[in-house]
Amino acid sequence: MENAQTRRDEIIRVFRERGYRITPQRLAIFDILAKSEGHPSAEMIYRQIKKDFPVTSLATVYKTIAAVKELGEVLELGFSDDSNRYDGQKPYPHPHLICTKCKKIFDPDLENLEHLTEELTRESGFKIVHHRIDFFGICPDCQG
Amino acid sequence: MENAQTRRDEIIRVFRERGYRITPQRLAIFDILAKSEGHPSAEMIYRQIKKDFPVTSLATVYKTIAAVKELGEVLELGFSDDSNRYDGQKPYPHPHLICTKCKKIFDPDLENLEHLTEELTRESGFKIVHHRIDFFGICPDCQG
DNA sequence: TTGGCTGCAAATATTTTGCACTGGC
DNA sequence: GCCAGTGCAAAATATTTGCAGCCAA
Repeated sequence: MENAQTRRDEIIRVFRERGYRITPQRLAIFDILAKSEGHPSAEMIYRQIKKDFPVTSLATVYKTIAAVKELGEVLELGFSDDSNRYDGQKPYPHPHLICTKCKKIFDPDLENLEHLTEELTRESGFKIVHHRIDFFGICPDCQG
Repeated sequence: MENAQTRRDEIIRVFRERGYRITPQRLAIFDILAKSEGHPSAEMIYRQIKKDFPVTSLATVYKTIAAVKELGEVLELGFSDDSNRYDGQKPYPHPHLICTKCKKIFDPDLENLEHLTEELTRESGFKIVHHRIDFFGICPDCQG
């Protein structure tokens, strides 16, 4: 969590660079995205922000996320049967480990992923641009 | 494609086994799912079926897909920003290779996937149940 | 000062559901 | 003949958009 502050500042920097305005609502969203504890959904970000800014709209949350996404500073994890989740701490593609019981999303380190991508490029002839890798299961805490 | 017939018969068998009725609409949907050429969406299946059964509803397509899914005979690939795609030929989780240009979806064979899952189970303590692995890129045909 | 940002409400898109009628078994 | 399956339309869900007023730069 020590780089949450750094991430927030980086997002602010990129926004300024593009001439986008910094508003209190946006700052609040940046804060949450920089931490991305548990990989929040737009709705979760909205509820979190309402604590400090009672008058805020979900539309603004979505619009801000869209802007952050456009600048490549957040990774969107879309789920067809649920709301999208966001990761503003590691805004680049990486594997996720999702507990289907408590809904928490974890970031495992997988050394073998590189081999997999290599194998794929070699055998398919595709020019791989990005990926989406999710493993679903029960986390240690929920196995009791 | 030689096992499309076999897949269709298997789906019919499972439906009968569960006491589900076999209707012309369902047979038409089974046919398309058994082939799953290009991994069709509900809408694509619907349009395909309309050729032979002009009076058919999209709701029936969705309801039938739901039933096939419930019986574990089709894999649903949900995309948050697009319609779901289906694979009734290989109804179990497997990696996909998606061309972002022509939208075709391929099924690569990846030997290293097993190692990845092992590594993950070992290091996370999760009980992995299923996965969703998509690689996005440009296919050989679209690279010209 | 001013045009981008906000909040509200309405629109969109995909999938699901309620219900009366129909047809598979 | 019975009741699951069908088609239609309306509902549900998540996200996007139009617009009038506001405020960051």
